[in-house]
Amino acid sequence: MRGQVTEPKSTRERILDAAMELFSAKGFHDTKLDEIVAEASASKGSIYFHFPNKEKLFIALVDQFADLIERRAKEAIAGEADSIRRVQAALEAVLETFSKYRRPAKLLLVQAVGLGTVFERKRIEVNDRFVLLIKTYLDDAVADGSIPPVNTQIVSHAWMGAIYNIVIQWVYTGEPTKDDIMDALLPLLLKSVGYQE
Amino acid sequence: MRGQVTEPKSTRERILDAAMELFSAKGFHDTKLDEIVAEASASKGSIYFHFPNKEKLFIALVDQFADLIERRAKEAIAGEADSIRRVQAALEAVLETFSKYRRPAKLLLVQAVGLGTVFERKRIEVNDRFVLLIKTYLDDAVADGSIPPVNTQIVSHAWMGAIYNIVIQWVYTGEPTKDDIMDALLPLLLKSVGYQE
DNA sequence: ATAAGCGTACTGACCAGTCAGTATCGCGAG
DNA sequence: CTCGCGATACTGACTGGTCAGTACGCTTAT
Repeated sequence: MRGQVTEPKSTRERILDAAMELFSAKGFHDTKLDEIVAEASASKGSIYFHFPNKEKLFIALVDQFADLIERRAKEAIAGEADSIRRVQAALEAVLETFSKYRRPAKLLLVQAVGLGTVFERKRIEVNDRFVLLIKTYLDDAVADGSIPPVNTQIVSHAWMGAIYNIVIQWVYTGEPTKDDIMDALLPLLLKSVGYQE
Repeated sequence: MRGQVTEPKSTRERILDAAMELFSAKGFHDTKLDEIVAEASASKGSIYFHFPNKEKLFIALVDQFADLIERRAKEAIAGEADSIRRVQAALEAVLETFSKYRRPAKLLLVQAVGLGTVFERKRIEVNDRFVLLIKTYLDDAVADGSIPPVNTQIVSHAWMGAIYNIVIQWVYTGEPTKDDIMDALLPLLLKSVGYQE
C-alpha cells in the first residue's frame, strides 16, 4: 500500500504544470518566474536545477505538446489503409487532442507566436512538421486517385491555417463545440480538394 | 516650384516607419525604443510626444493596416453586384493588399499575436472584423442560392485561418507567389463551400 | 561523505518612461 | 518691423522599478 492514493507529483512536473498554466493564460513575457515558483510551490533554485533558463522551460512545453499531437496523428493514420481515410483520421485525432487539452493548445497556437526570433524558428519548425504530415497524405490521395490533382503545398498550408484558426476561436470562446467543428470542418476541408463522399 | 521634390517626412511619420520596420522584423519585445529612435533619426522625447507609450505606438500600426485592408476589401465589394463575385473580389483585394505590404502583413499576422492580454483583445478584435465581413457576404450568397447552406460561422473562421497561414508562409519565404496563391487558394475556398463555376 | 534536490537572499543589467530644457514658429501690440 | 509671448515640436541625460539569473547553504537518501 502506497502512502498516498495518488503518487505526489515530482517537483519537475509541478513546475511544468504551473508553467503551462501561467504561460498559456498570460503569455511568455507577462509570466514571471516568481509566479511559476509560487504556483508550483517550488523555488527558483529548483527551476534552474531542472531547466537552464526561462526560454528553455517554455520551449520544453511547446515541444512536449507538439510531440503529443504528432504522435496521436500518426497513431490514427496507422489504423487506416485508404489514403483519404488516413487524412480524415489524422484530422480527427488532431482536433480531438486539441479539444482535450485546451491550455496546451493555446500555448502552442497563440502564445508561441510573435515572441522574438528564437521562438519564431520553433514556431515555424512545428508548423512545418504538421504541414508536411498533411501534405504527405494529400499527395498519396492524389496519387491513388482519391482526389483530383491540386497544389498540395498550398492546400496543406491552407488546411493548417483553417484548423489553427478554428481551434483558436474555440480556445477563447468554447464555441463552436468539438462536435460542431468535426461536423462542419471535416467536410469543408475534404470538399475543398474536390472529395465527394 | 517647391524647394524639395519630395516633401521631407514629418517626425511622426519617420517614427511610424521605423517602428513598422523594426516591430515587423523583430517583434514587440525585442525592439527597443532606442532602436526606433536611431532608425527614425528622432529622439526618445519625440516618440513620447506623439504616442503615449510603446504599446500604443504598436497598436497604432496594427490599426492603421487593419483599416487599410478593410477599406480595400469594401471598395472591391462595392464594385460587384453578385454575392459570390463580391466574396471573390474581397478575397482578391485582401491578398493583393497583403502582398503589396509585406512588412505590415507580418506585423498584423505574426507579431501582434502572443503578446499579453492587452494585445490579445486587439488581435481578436481585428480577426473578428474580417471574419464578420466574410460571414456577411457568405450569408448573402447562401440566401440568394449561389451556394448551398453551410455553417458560415465556422466557414468564415476557417477561411480566415487559411488566408492567414498562406500569407504568413509567403511573408517568410516569398513562396508561393501572389499569382500561385490566387490560382490555388481562391478555387480552394470556393470549392470548400460547394461553389462550382 | 557526497551528491542530487531544493530553498532563499541577493545582484545587476536593462530599458520604458520622465522631465527640464532648447528651438522654431505664428501672432498681436506697440 | 520687432519685440514679447505662448504654443508646438523636439532633445537626450537620467531614473527607478523590474526580474532573470546566481551564490550559497541546508537536507535527505544512499
